[in-house]
Amino acid sequence: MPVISTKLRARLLDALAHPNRVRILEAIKSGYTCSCEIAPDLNMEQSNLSRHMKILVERGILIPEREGVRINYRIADEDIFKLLDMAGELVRRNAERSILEEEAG
Amino acid sequence: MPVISTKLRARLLDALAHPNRVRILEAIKSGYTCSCEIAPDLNMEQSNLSRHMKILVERGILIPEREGVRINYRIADEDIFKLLDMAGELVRRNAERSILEEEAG
DNA sequence: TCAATATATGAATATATGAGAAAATACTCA
DNA sequence: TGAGTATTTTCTCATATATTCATATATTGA
Repeated sequence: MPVISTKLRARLLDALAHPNRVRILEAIKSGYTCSCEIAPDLNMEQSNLSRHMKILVERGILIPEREGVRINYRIADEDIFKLLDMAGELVRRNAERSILEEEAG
Repeated sequence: MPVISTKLRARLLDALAHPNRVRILEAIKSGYTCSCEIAPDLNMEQSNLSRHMKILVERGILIPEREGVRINYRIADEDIFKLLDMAGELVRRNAERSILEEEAG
């Protein structure tokens, strides 16, 4: 199995390392397919959303498919959600640890 | 099960979103415990390494434990490596997709 | 072709991050 | 306590990123 460079992995993670981009992926998970739907839902400027979308596409996380004037985005690899879930799980456990440490002094 | 905020998840991912921090975690995985060993191994400035270590500690990924002059760092939650592995896997699959697309035209 | 809608981009600004150098701090041991 | 080592902090510069506004581009259908 080839080793994936730290640079490429960091680049993927970096694509996810912004609250708005996590929100965008969740919006898509919940059924939205085009940024014309996502922008009002997330209350983001269209231009700003467009730039975040570009990043997600560039890094291979989303695949754009034009349908008339709109562009539908689909998840390139559904396992990206496993990664996001895992991040949530790690945050949760970390919070628990912090609480335990506080109690222990 | 409580929902973990996009912000916190992005913050965790952001901690991993730098090649050097991925390298640091790999160095620790491979057995290094203190930054005095990691700095020369990764050929990083000590002060620079220190700041990256701080980020990893702040975000709950590493736990520092002083042992005399040195500070040993241990992984707070080994599942962080699952997340890193998954990132590698996603990058790998993405690369394969790109190649297939090229071939398909 | 023109209007309407969706998306992309250039420019400007604010903020964040990364890095190195030097100084400060913390610890151990003689 | 003083020397030596490990680590952190502070300062500063350069670069990267995020955001908004205004404008440009692309697509469809009348």
